[in-house]
Amino acid sequence: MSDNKNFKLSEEMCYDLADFFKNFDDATRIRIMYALFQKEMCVSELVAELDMNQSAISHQLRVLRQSDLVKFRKEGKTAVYSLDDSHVATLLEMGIEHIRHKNGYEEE
Amino acid sequence: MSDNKNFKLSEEMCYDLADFFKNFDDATRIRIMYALFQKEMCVSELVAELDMNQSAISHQLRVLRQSDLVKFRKEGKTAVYSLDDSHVATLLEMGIEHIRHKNGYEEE
DNA sequence: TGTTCATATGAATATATGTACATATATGGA
DNA sequence: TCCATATATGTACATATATTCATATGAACA
Repeated sequence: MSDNKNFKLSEEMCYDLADFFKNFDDATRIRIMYALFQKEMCVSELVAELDMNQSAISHQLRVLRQSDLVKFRKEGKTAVYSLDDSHVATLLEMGIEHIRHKNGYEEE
Repeated sequence: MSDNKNFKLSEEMCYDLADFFKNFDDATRIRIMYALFQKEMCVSELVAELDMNQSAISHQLRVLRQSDLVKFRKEGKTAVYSLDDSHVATLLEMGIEHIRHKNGYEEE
């Protein structure tokens, strides 16, 4: 697209794009994706890592699943989640890059 | 970050990241950014292009301005807006790439 | 100065959504 | 079978937010 300013972006596609980016508009979901970027984790590990209600985590995992951003496999009673999109890290990076300049995180 | 899984993402930073991505979670804002990606436009041009209420456009432009995603200059009575972030196009591209596979836009 | 045009903004409203609580489902073991 | 553990899900509620309407601001010009 950066090579082709005539690329057509339909209105329907804009709604789908917005839905996709909704996955990243919440700090909890970002923390989940970041945690899974480090290593795959089961739900209770995420609950401990983020120090949040198990129900809240499960609800957010469902959101991410429905957008195919995370996948999981069952291992006995536990569900092991991992990232399911190679772009996630790059997207987060670009966001970080942007707010670096704006919010001043360079000093750390 | 994709090279360094030990990169530390603080909780505060996650909130800032979420705030940044909120800019992309709405179809109107995506349409505005996409329009400005083609060429700079004044508010009334955007109103015509998106066929939306002038107030709605102005409100969304303010949101995008506050995140430094668009900039504008005054020319007499009109305000000419343009993109103010080199990552916008790439971010949209990656979103498109993702939903291409998921929602099936490849046939166009 | 008064009028028109372009844009911005405050308030109100409707809708979307994140979280907690309660409960359901499913697996493994005694 | 009974119980404990892990996870999922329906509901309710509080909060966030996109849009519209009304109005304000400010520039150009008669």
